[in-house]
Amino acid sequence: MGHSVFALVDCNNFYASCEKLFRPDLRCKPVVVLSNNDGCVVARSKEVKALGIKMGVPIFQIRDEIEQHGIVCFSSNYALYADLSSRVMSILEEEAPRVEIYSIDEAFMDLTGVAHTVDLLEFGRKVKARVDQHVGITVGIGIAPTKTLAKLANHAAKKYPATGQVVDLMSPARQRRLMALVDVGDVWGVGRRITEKLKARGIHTALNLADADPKTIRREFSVVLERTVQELNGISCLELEALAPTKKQIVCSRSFGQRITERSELREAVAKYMSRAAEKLRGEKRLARVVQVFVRTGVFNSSDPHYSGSLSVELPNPTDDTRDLLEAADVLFSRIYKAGYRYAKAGVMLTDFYEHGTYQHDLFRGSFERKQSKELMGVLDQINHSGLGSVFFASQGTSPQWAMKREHLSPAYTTRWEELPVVR
DNA sequence: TCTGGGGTCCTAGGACCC
DNA sequence: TCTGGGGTCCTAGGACCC
Repeated sequence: MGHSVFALVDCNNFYASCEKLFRPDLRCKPVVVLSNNDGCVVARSKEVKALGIKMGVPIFQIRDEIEQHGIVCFSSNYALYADLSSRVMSILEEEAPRVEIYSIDEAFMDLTGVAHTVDLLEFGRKVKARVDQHVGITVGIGIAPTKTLAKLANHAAKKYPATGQVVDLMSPARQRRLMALVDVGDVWGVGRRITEKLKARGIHTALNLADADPKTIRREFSVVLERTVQELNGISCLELEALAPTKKQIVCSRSFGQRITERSELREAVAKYMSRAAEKLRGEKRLARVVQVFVRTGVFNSSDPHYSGSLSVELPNPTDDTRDLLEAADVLFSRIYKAGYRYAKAGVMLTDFYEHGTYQHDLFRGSFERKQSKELMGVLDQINHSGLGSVFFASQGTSPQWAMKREHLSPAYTTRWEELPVVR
């Protein structure tokens, strides 16, 4: 309590930087990474940001800019990003006793214990240099007494090159000076809607928000925003969570490469997502009791008739067996499917999780657990993770027409032997 | 023609109970 | 016509994050 110190480490333009890492020829070239199906821009190199291309824009809207500026496009290569991320994170874990991996490209470090033994700015510079040297990814670092202020410090580290991308924001006077320059919408936890409401009340900067009355904010907004106000004032409300909390839900959903009109194809897609969700569930070492399936048409094209169907079911007993889950998903699917629509997306969700061995089986229905379920699922996961091949259920189909579009995929430089980069 | 995916937390309102 | 007070649990929806 009292004197926490957090560092927020954030990789610059992470996905775009990962792609550039293995393509030195692209060093100063504009690069974007696209979402699944090559739909929207999800990461931009600094050259692309400078061109004013916004995050999340559909690729078809910027065809001209791509052509004109020679922007290089990549499909998302998640395996590559995850691998480089874990390399960055292991370095951070060597440098601090406790690290919270907040997302694929961000982590909070707990510097509470070391703060009085080292110079924080120097410490930050050292961490940055180590990541740069060992992984080749550039990071920005913000250091402050609360997570929200550390985020703000990180924001400043990126915005002002003179900082060398490391900012120590422990001093309250510096906090106030910076907050006066930051738009309230750039504060962590303040999204578009709340920004609008705040500005209507005359709160325009982070400093305005810090100086607002917490009780009023709670009444007119929420306890969440009240916490933000406290955090901006150096009162730490958000703890560092070094142990990843177990998931409460698992979602697998995808937009299709092309619209689906065939029932059998849509059914295969649902089965495929269900199998993936079951794998994730076993990875979490949990059993799920509630299964949900949804299908829907596109939401952007208004000329096609819209339909969105979703249904969930509570299983008699929690399970992690792909066969049980597929069975449930199929029943739900047949109840929500309607012929005659052009489907754009489908997905499944698992919720209501239990640990193995803690669930009290229904006395009257008894335990229907399949024989050797654990063994079969174990072998299934093992084969699929070995890289030797893949085993799956027939209901998923073998040559989906609905597979994702990934026309600009980079090689798996770090995760497949055949695709290792070669230095000549 | 073409617009991502996967999470969390909070709140309001309804159902139900005593 | 007028019709209490308090609690729990669940769900849907909204807001946010990366």
